[in-house]
Amino acid sequence: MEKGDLLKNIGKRVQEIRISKGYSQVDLAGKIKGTIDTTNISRIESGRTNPTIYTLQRIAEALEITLSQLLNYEEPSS
Amino acid sequence: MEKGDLLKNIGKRVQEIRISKGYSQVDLAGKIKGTIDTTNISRIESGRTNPTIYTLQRIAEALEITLSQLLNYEEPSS
DNA sequence: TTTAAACTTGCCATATATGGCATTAAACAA
DNA sequence: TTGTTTAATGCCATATATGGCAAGTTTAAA
Repeated sequence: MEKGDLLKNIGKRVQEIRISKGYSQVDLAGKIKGTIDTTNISRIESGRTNPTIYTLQRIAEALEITLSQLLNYEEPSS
Repeated sequence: MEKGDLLKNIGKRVQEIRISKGYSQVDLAGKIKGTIDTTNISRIESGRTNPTIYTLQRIAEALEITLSQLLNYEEPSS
């Protein structure tokens, strides 16, 4: 898969799950361990940055799913 | 999960799968789309770096598994 | 032992992820 | 309308991921 498509897919998935849980980007940032800027969440959701695995892991944790589930956008989720 | 543990777990998983397929680090680097240095593969396998998702996706592709499968180290793989 | 392959690690340069702030815009409510 | 919330984006500074090379180490085979 192309890099751009990968990043867009992941971004969409983060946004979908965040919204399904009723969180704003500010809410999500507040739930994340350590510090994360809403600017960065916005960049990730729009596929404009290539996040590190640790950043994605903290996002997954805040969304109460596993990293594997967060990245499981290509196949049925179970 | 702590950052250090996360990176070590992912590194071990990459190494396990790479070895199970009979690849050396040089072999793996050669199978990866674009360029990746064996130095970087070594750093990832030992948990000394915090790789970007695109780097991990290219590694997963070269290992013929999905990203989700690569990061699915906490649960049974299928 | 010697030799070679495989891997690690230290260093440097470059690219970029991230934090942080300000601005802009859109959506929505009062 | 005005004010608030939400999100996107441009900019800057810092931290670090990555590529690349060299040197060192480990492993294994001859």
